[in-house]
Amino acid sequence: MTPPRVRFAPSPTGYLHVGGARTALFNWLYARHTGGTHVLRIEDTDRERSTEEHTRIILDGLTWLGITWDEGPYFQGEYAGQHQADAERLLAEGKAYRCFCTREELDAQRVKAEAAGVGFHYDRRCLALTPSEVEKRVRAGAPSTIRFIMDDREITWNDAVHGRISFQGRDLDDFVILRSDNSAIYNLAVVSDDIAMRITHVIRGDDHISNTPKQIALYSALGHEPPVFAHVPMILGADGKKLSKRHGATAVGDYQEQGILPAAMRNFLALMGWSPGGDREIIPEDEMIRRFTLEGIQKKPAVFDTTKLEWLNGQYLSAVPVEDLLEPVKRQLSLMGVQANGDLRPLIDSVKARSRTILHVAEQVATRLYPERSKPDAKGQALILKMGPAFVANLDLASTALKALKPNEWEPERLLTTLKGVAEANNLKLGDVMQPVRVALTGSTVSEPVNELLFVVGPQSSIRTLSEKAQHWERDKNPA
RNA sequence: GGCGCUAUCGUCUAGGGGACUAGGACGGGGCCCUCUCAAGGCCCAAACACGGGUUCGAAUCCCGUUAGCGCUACCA
Repeated sequence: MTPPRVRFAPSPTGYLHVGGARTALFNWLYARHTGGTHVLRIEDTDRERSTEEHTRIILDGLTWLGITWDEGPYFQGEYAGQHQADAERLLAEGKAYRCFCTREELDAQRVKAEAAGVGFHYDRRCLALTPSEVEKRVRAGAPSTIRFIMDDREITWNDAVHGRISFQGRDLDDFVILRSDNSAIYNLAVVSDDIAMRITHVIRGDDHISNTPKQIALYSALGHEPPVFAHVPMILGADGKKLSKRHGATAVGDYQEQGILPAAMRNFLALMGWSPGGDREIIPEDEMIRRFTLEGIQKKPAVFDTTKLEWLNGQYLSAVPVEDLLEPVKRQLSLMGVQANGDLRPLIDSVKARSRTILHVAEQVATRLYPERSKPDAKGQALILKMGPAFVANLDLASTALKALKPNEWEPERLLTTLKGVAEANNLKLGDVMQPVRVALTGSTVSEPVNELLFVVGPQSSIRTLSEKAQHWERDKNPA
């Protein structure tokens, strides 16, 4: 069997939607699993809405996700000649006809049909035109479209995800294939291109199911075997409606900005509507490729759950080597306007286990870089109030003990014993010493273990910040 | 309205006629660990839409109902 050829065919009329990204992912996975070819085709036939900017964003998004293509990007606009030739061939062979009905006439019929509560069907009035009449109108310069003749036969196919699907030809319209400006309508363009590109498997969204019988009819009229179709289910918002702008972030770029790792996004997207079977959740790329099949694709739509995405991202964050996080964190810091000199790796390492996104990591790194800038958050303030004078007193005790440490003694083990010593000597619970230090340094009641925190912040910065804050809070009796 | 697709915990899903007392994961609740929070470990609550068949036996197969979604353009 020859290796499959699949394609991802976005239209550059908007950003790379997560649904589109998942379709691309499935195409890519299928190509890699089977040793086939992944073709990228930009469907830019809608001149009104297509932009180069959108094309670039889509390409960037795919690249970010690690989805590659072996051929293309092709631009559908470049194949207009072939589309037109195919339409005219169908016309010449009597499988299509010229239609002179204007948009206004058609709209009027449609409105009338809807008012009557019946589905609109083109009434084929132009099919009745004699060849000489057609000739006459064309010569007179009357604009016309080309309509494809749908016959009444049943059209069925064996969908790779849904199984057998069938439509009755009589329920389908004689649809337009070529506009009056000689540009192709989507259904013709797709079929024409898929034939030209020798596509064997069409993996695309569920919303194309109703286009499929038309396309199969076109394949047959053009004398080609249709490809295998695999219609993957939609992605929905939390309210069960098709995922859209009002659900919040829907573009892949949004998640990149929110600090999601591409590997996590890819893993999450793969699990939306596909399952390898069994209990696997975190699936490395090579395993994903090895286990991917069209049969494993779910029939029902999936709700996009950002909470689970963030959990997954957190898992990747803890597993990924610090080196891989260095660049994204630096990028984020500069976006935040935070100067970051020196080796960030120890900081990232000490903070990443507690983070769900790169954004969290960067924020915490910034705090450790400049602890003096931190302000107590709500829980930090609550702690200050609760402890009262003990807060500053304990801070002083810790501060004094830490100052006595020699520079070479500033390491996690020694820091821990020092603080434990402070607690014991003053008959305090360890937490009563640790928490004020933590809040002074980070503003938060949550962080890595305090001895590690002190270690990564370093002696000068720690001690300076501790005494500054102690003084500040001493003077200002109501710091919260 | 017509046509089509779909239906397992709140969410993502496992399940392919007996292995189902329906499994896992997120989220929720509890406990352990602990200087805090994550992580990790243990435990709890939580689902086969409904009605008919077929069968000795149905979450699994068939039919219907209901609900949701999609399409119904000289958009893609």
